[in-house]
Amino acid sequence: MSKAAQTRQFIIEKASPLFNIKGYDNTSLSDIQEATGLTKGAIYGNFADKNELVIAAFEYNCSLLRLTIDEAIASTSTAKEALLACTGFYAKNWPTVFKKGGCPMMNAAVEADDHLHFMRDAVRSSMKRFMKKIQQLIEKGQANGEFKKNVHSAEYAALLFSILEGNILLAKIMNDPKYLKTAATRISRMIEEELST
Amino acid sequence: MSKAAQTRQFIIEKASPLFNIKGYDNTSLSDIQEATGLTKGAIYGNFADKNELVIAAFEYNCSLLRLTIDEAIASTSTAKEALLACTGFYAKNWPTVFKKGGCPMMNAAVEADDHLHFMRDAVRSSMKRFMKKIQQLIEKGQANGEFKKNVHSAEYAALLFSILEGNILLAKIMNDPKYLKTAATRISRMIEEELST
DNA sequence: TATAAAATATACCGATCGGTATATAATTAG
DNA sequence: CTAATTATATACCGATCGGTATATTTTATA
Repeated sequence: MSKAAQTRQFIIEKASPLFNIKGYDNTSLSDIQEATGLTKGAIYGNFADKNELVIAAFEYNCSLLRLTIDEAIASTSTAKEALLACTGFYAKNWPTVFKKGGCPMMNAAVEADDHLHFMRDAVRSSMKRFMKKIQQLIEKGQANGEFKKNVHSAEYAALLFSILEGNILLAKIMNDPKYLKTAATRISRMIEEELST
Repeated sequence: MSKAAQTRQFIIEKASPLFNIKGYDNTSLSDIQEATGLTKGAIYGNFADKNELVIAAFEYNCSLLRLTIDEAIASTSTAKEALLACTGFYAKNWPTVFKKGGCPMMNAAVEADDHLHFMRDAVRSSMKRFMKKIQQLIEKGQANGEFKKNVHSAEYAALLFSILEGNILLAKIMNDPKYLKTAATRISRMIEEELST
């Protein structure tokens, strides 16, 4: 990796938590200078403008989330366990996630809708990818006989995702993880009663 | 109402949709000047600072929402109908709500968590008030025998609220109301299978 | 090790932000 | 109708924003 590529990655890694905590718009170039110890020269030498860095940081935040969830899934054997690991991730890791600013997709979605329209597509893609992962876990269970086959996997994945996101919103603003426990309990129940054969 | 009080109200009414659509931080004083046709003199003569206007506008946005939902509830007779009217509001009025920037509580919550910390308490209060309304509808049904008494009304209200919010998030960023239909269907089912006697 | 090239730092730019002091206009009270 | 008061407009302020041109340093090459 070239020096520039290293610096680029370094900037992304230092800036991405800032963006998720303070907001993408509200995080300024000077914030990033402070967090990286670099100057504008280094930043603008590696990114055309702030928007490019915003997108890169958002993608990085999402990739970190995926990585952690994939790890949790990897240590499961059944589709049901995998689905629970995926949907229970936030409840289980709340203190960490909370400190890091919550769900990057939700945070970015609100800003993208408000005024950072250039990142809309990126947010949509990440959300779709996340839901697709849930969907595939459902379909895996349907294929191996764990889950009922009459459930619309994509629709059901979206439903689970939205329950998760809604409770993250509540848990974060109220600073109370009890909402995530409610979500986890609800999703467990849905898997048990509606999905499992 | 004095002239100043009229102007104050006028500013709130003109600024509040801007705040909900563009974001509270991203909406500038000059945006508000343009929307009201007034100058800074009139604005700062009626509000100590932008934060005070932000709070007032947020409260106004929430009060408008409550008003519309209360109307929908008023034309129902049973607790079940009222609950459906309340939770189905977004699905039913999506085009309007979407054009007005979506759910004011969610929008404000993300900004309050990010950097507009001064509006956190206001957002929390509004959310609690909204959930309380749902809770009371559940309790009304429990009192008159429509609903089972073994359901924890407050917890269940929070769950319904979070399902709603999660799907609003999805519907808005994806620009697709199908998610709200899913939410409405799901909530109907929950009322039917878990609440109704 | 000298030199070309790449990477980073520095100093600056115009635009816009929220906010304020003051002048002007509109309203109200005597 | 006039004077006092209230309400609004105007002109300005310092701070900060994202961004850029250029100088300097670091890195890689010969």
